[in-house]
Amino acid sequence: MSGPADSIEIQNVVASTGIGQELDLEALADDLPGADFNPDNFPGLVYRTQDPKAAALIFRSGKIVCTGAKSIDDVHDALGIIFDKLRELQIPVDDDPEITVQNIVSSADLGHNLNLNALAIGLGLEDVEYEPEQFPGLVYRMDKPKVVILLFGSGKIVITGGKQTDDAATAVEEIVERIDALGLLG
Amino acid sequence: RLRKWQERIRTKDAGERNLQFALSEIDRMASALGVPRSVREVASVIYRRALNEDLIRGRSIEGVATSALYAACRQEGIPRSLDEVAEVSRVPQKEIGRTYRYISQELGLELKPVDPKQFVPRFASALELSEEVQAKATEIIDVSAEQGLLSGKSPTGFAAAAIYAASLLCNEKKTQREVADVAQVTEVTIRNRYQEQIEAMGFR
DNA sequence: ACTTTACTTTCTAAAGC
DNA sequence: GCTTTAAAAAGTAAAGT
Repeated sequence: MSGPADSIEIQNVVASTGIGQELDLEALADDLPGADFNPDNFPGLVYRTQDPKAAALIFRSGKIVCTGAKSIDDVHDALGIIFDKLRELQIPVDDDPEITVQNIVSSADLGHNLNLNALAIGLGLEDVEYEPEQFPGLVYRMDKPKVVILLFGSGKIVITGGKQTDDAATAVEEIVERIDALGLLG
Repeated sequence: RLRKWQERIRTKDAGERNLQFALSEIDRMASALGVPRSVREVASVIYRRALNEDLIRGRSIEGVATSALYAACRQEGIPRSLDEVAEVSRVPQKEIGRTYRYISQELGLELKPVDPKQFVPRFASALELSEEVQAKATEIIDVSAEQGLLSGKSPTGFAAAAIYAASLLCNEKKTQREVADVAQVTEVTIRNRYQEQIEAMGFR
């Protein structure tokens, strides 16, 4: 039984954490090979890990944003690598910094083409943004779970804004139900 | 007392001047776009509503005025593309689109997606094409939209391709470049939409 | 005409203007 | 509001071969 729920793939996880220690980013930029730091453009230092592939924004306050990871485990692994690197540089890092998942971006396939014009009216113009002159996807804001879904003519969708692992699955279940109720699911 | 009173007059005057500026800008842009007076009036109403609902805070007067005009054109069924509106505005296209989405949402305009057919009369007459070509282009749009080809596609590109196809079918051929110029899309887009539409019509 | 690169949209945290 | 980072979707566009 392969349905839309089985096609869900996490594409990006954004998380935040902090080492509980102020940082000298100028010095860190010199000591961390591959670090990008342009304080004129952005206050954060950018550091990328290769395995798992992720990008971290490190701030003077010691707070860190990790993005680009493909799973929550990868977020922990990537941040673990960064914590170790900082410790190697004699920077005190909290023992087990709390890591908060802020956003999960997933993709899925409904398995049928969608008539976005009909869907815009059916789902309710007040909850929908569909401006094909600007972007080919229909933007649907869902309250429960609180996520934003981008729907495309191909039936492929993107779910973003979720913080729980199962938000995407719940959202897919819900959107399929609503589209089906409108008789717009192939 | 007197100071507070003068301040009130000053803000009232400033607000009045801003409103007059916005309305004159709507008028200027509407003229440049060649839209009828009724559309300018609808745009003015939308702008005043945005003003009353305090939607202008944090946004430029010109941006809201331009978006109000863009929305009014759509509401009156004679849409202009964001490209066309941006050409007569001093506000960048990206900001017009963003502001339009915001005021549209806040005022509950609930405008339906732009119908490509609404561009046909204007584009076709700019190309001096006959009523027959216009009717054919309209038919092509209806048939291909019915088959689900419209989802996600730009309305101007969709209309341009249908007009190009219709001009060929009616022996009043216009080049892809000529159609692309009036619709402000690229030849590549016309080519891509044209192929799909011809197939949907059962030609080929 | 073909490919490659890049920009449009959504989300989210971070510090500061 | 902006700045930066990542990722997917599909359309559009421009540059280079």
